[in-house]
Amino acid sequence: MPPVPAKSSPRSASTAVEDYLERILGLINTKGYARVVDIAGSLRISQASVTNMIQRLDAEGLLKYEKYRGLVLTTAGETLAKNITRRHELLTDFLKLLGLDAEVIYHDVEGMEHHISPSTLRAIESLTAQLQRQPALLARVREQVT
Amino acid sequence: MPPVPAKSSPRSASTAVEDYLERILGLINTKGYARVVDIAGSLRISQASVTNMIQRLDAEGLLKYEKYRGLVLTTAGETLAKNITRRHELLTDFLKLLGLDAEVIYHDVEGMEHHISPSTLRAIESLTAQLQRQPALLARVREQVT
DNA sequence: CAACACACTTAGCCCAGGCTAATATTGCCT
DNA sequence: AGGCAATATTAGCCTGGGCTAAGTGTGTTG
Ligand SMILES: [Mn+2]
Ligand SMILES: [Mn+2]
Ligand SMILES: [Mn+2]
Ligand SMILES: [Mn+2]
Repeated sequence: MPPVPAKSSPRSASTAVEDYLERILGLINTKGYARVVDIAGSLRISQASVTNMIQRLDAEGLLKYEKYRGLVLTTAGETLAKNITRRHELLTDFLKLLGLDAEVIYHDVEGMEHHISPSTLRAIESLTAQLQRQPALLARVREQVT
Repeated sequence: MPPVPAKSSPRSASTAVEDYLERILGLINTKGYARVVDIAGSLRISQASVTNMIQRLDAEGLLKYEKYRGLVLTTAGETLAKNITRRHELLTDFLKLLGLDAEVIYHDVEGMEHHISPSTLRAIESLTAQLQRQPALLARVREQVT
């Protein structure tokens, strides 16, 4: 058991930031916009906290915000948002294949998605594709799970 | 995209608590004991922070601590420690199968391990066993990854 | 048995990311 | 236009989990 590696550069975005961006993009894609009240309701966080975070994301250049008016993602913000969304979707597809319960999948994915490196993502992506051709193998897995 | 589910009961242990317990058990298993200075060095955290956390874990009944003397895990603490260790090992085995780099595996596992429900654990366990019988499939996955 | 190094604890601080209560702005409806 | 409900912001607070600096124990060794 080697020691934890020295922590490198502060890593891209915190899990909170990723969760906000993911929600904001989701809201924009389904309603056309993302207001403070929508984000708060959707994330089950107080409006005050959302306002706070939005101002931070604006300061960090991930979105453009005009007080009382609304927000749009910047290119940087949209890139991050699409990125976390991909991780979420891919993990969900993978766990669905294993026959897990939807609530369990959601819970686990919402946590795991923040810790998947690009190469791990590619590996699971590839594995998912391969597994789709293996119904017998999947059946055996699902049997164990239930 | 449904809203985040209402947060249920505060869930067992925080990721920090799990990481401490995992390390403590690891140290006990390899050196026979876990002192503040060992935990701090191994986790790359200051001794002061370790003392602090250890006192919390004592208060929560996860270990018994005597100031300046040492600590032992309680049954509850040992159970949690073995549990997180199992998740760590299983995830590591799984990702190894996919041909990922050891550092990447360590990094990702260290984060993901805190977000794996029991049923997801069983599913990945079963999948890992099945995949071991599928060298051709694994070869195709590894090809994509590298 | 004294002194010193090392281990440990305490005190006081910081930041992320939540919260509530109070206040401000908007926009719609009469 | 004026008023009201909904929305948003600000102020002030809290907890978890880090940190450093300063002080306290302990055990080895001359
Ligand atoms: Mn998430
Ligand atoms: Mn997600
Ligand atoms: Mn961990
Ligand atoms: Mn671990």
